[in-house]
Amino acid sequence: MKENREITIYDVARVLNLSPSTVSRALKNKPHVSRETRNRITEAADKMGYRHNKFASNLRQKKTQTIGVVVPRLNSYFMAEALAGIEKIASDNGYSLLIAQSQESYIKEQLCISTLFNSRVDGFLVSLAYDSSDMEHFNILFKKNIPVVFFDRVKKCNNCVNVVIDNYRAGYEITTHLIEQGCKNIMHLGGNMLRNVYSERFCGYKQALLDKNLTFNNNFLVVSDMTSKAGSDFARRIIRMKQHPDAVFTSNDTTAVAIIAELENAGIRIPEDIAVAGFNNEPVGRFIKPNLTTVNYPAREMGETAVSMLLNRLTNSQAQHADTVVIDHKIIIRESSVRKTRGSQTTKTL
Amino acid sequence: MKENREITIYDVARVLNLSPSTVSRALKNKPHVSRETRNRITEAADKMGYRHNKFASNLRQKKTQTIGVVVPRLNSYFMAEALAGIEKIASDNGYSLLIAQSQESYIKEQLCISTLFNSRVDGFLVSLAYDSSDMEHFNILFKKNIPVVFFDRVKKCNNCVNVVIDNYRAGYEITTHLIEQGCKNIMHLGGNMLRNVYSERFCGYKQALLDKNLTFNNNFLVVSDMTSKAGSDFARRIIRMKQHPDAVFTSNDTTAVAIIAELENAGIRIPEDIAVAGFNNEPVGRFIKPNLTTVNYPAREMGETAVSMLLNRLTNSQAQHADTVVIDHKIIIRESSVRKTRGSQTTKTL
DNA sequence: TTGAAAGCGCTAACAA
DNA sequence: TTGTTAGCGCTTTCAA
Repeated sequence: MKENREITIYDVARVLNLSPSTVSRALKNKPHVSRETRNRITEAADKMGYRHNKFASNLRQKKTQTIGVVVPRLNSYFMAEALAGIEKIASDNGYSLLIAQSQESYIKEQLCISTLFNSRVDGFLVSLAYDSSDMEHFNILFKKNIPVVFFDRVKKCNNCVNVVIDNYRAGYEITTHLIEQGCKNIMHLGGNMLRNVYSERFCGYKQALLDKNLTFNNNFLVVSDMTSKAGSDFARRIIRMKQHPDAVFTSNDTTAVAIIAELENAGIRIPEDIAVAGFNNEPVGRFIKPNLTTVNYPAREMGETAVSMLLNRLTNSQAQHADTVVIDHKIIIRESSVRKTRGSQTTKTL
Repeated sequence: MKENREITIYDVARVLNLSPSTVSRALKNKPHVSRETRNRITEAADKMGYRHNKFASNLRQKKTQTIGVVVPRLNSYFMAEALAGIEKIASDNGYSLLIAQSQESYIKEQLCISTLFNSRVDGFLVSLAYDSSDMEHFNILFKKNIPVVFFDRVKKCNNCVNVVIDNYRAGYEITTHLIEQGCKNIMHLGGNMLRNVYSERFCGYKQALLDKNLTFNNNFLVVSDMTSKAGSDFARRIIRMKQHPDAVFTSNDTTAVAIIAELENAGIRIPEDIAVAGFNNEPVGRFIKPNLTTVNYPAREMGETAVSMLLNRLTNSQAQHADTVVIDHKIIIRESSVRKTRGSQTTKTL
């Protein structure tokens, strides 16, 4: 079957003895077209199988009504939720989404940015890759004044908006909670400290220790890639320790769940021997035993906020814009961190 | 800050005293440009901040190097995995992804299709909405000979490819497993029977019962929207029953997990009182207690296969194409369905 | 190897 | 209210 030639507004115009401009106006619901002509046009267009050509239109208008989204990975609970929110709001506002994943790689991230840049997306929504060290690949965007909103994994930079939660406070609060449960040797599993989410959670954790007059020991911090495997490895490392910690705060739930499974496997009781707290509030935390103490990370809301900020900037470029939006978080205390016998357990030798 | 005018190949050409065509050829790595000119051009383009204009190019070539993806929801484990696979392969092959979600609604699905159609995507990857009843909205695509590959939630139609697992067999096998564990009254929680995934799993389940000379009772089937809440509701319904079933086979893990939680909450033991089997092999199933028996649903692989089929068709439109690709599934037997005392338990009154 | 020129389909400024 | 016209930036055919 041959692809038949596409119908254009010229074809419609010719059939109706009108000019292309009138047809364009009618089809775009612009004013200055009589009701009758408009009806004739839409009807004929329909009948003839006309379809709008977005490229020609984009080319002409130098706008694409498209947002470029660059994220480290598509397959995480957080990102799936955030994207769902982003897509909803974008499409409600007549925007399409071009989505690319950097696969946690700086190099790939540069590539994604440049591809979407060439695709002339109107604006960018970005969560940084695991190891993105500098921001130079964004300069082409800044130079052309293309708005960029970062969310989740952000970095401050000129004239772009960050959407985050207060990771520092969240880390501080959840660590304080562990301390209040009587824990004194609290280890932390984190990710690359280049990333705000990991470094701030860590700083909050550390400060909480200091504020309660607990010493922070460098051995308490383990940096990993925060995969399920990293969680298991971390747990095995604990199991091998002569003196194991009495609590663990880890920067995501994926690792938290793996840690719990591995520790219990080794006969360590949670939370009696080791209390565990995660981060993100993924659904799995509600279903495992013991239920996981964690921090609610409003994924969908962050996505929605980020895209709203972007749209606002796109449609209303004069307006004053906040440079950082902080969304509320919430500590969710469940079984995995609540000591039945308060304050009685401390360090213990396996 | 004003947006400065974009640099075009004309600008580059003027500066170098060349013609736009030569510049175009050089930038696109086409033949018939001397090495020296090519170098001069790429260098100048770089220096001048030239960026390729995809629209102009698309307009001219009538190709977009873009794939349209229409899925019911972005925020599910399955879809996140599938999309990750799709994006990877697409971008490796120089294709971009325009992604839209139908939000499980037929109406919205029609809208998505038509928007992406106007965006002139080269081909479509589609998983159908929960309640999509007919396929008429795809006719515009078929008419223009735009290739469509369905995955997961599919429907047979002319000249388009389906990527699935053998849902019937999977349902059959897992039900047989439950029967072999001594279960005789097996209830099924399913989704809209318009969707292949739900109807086929159900049919497999039913046939397994019949083949083992167990009667299928209409009350055994409950149709729901397969959310976590639907799982809880279903469990509560069981709890209220005079004579509760001795097993449950449900068509996804989200509901399975909710069912287990709710049943255990009511003092029902899993699997001793009621065995539970889910579908999809989501990570949560490995971490809950008891571990969840389920069917491995190769999400990423399905996505990868679907996009590969599409790319193959896009680049090689003459070739013969399979109309259905069936990916291997696997029953994963875990604690939630394994009776310690084989065959001894049957129906039981609460 | 390079250039000239037409045209992809649409929109917007201006004219009628 | 409708029409004329130019041009968005690129690619490609044909000619040099």
